[in-house]
Amino acid sequence: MRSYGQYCSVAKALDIVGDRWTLLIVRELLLRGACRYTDLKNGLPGIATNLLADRIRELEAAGLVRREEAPPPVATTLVHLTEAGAELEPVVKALGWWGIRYMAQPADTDVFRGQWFTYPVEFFLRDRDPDAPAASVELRAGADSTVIEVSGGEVHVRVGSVPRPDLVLTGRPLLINALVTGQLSVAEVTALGLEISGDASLLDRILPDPEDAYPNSPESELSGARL
Amino acid sequence: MRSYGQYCSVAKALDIVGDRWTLLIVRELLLRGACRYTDLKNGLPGIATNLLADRIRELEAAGLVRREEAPPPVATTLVHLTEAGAELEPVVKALGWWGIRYMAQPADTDVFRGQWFTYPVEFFLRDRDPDAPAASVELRAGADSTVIEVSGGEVHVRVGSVPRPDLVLTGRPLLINALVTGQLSVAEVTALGLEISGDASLLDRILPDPEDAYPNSPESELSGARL
DNA sequence: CGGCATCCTCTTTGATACTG
DNA sequence: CAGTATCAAAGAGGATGCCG
Repeated sequence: MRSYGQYCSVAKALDIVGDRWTLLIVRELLLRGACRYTDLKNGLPGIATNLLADRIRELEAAGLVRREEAPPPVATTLVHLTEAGAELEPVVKALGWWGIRYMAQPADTDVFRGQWFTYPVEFFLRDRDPDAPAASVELRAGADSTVIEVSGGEVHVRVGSVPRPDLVLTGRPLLINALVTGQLSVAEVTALGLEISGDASLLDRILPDPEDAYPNSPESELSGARL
Repeated sequence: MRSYGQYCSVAKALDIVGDRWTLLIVRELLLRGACRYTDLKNGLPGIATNLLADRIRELEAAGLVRREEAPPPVATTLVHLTEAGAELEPVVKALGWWGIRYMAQPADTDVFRGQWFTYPVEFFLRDRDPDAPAASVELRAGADSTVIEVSGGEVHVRVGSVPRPDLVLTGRPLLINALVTGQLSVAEVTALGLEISGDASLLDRILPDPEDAYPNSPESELSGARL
């Protein structure tokens, strides 16, 4: 990227990470940890392969990622964030928080990946019953599934699945997102087609209080979307 | 900007503000408040005029800024952030914080504007003596000057000057920045040519403790730069 | 001046095909 | 799996001109 040529730390930051796709690569590495080239490509639908290769090189040159040969059983090169790269998390989170307002109107051509539930879950879900037994929730949207582990007052997210989840939500990402962020109630998302199977009372434990819910977005806006 | 087409709030945010120059326009409006077209152009050295006009239009269409006819004596149209636009402040601040690491190695062609001292000052300076009388510090670097008002435990920054400042720092932006962020001591910046006139004891009141200082950047790195 | 619009050139991106 | 090669289209940068 051409430098802005300004002696300002915001401009300097954008000199490094302001290129198209760059912060999304960092997002993937933050959400998924070390990634193969192919993992990144899958997590960044729409990127041209040459551009991904370019960006990884640039990030490496800037000291934000490193490539390392993984030992067997992986036996391939993994890209992972350096400390400087990981320190971009507040930037990516701030963008993710600000962008929630746009999640109510997805484009019909938008694609989805399971790891993208991570920030909504981190931002909004809480374990309000720390003494209750550990529990797991599986989110199934599109081809991917995401696991939320609730235990001892903490909530953790990861991609993948779990043998016997206590609760499974299956359906459109938009509905899962609206439920997690508190924009729609359990009754509303159910009416709109979200399938809830298992221990639904777990939702009372983790869903945000009304005052912590994200404002805005009437049901009418949400029902027209494809996702 | 072409949409990333991803149902992820980070990607959605970058769909709106990920274009080149866009976040720097928001930075200027955050730092300076409502701006005329010319103010923005001056605060964004290097931007092409057509691009600035385009970006303002795009920001307006996205609902992040509004244009309003200012009453006399200004008598021109002012661009200011809407609430949604102002909510980008955490994003800009996170970038500004992350980018401080690059302030120790300015490019020889970098330009500077006084309002860009705002975030370093906000991040690092404190009023450690709230009961002391109000005081003002003027920073003079290049053509611009910036005022720091210290009073009642609070520190505020603005562009402009003040009739009789208690303390004036005059010299290279890099040295003022290094002093403010705690990367160099008063003795070091003085040796490197920063002029300090007035009540130097004010610095003890506002400069960060060593444990709050920004790490890194030996004096040797800083002395070679032009700015 | 302030606030743009136009024209032209150069760079970056996106889409696709191909390779070790 | 992990890229490179190619090429058309879009976007950015710079100069200049126009208008109240």
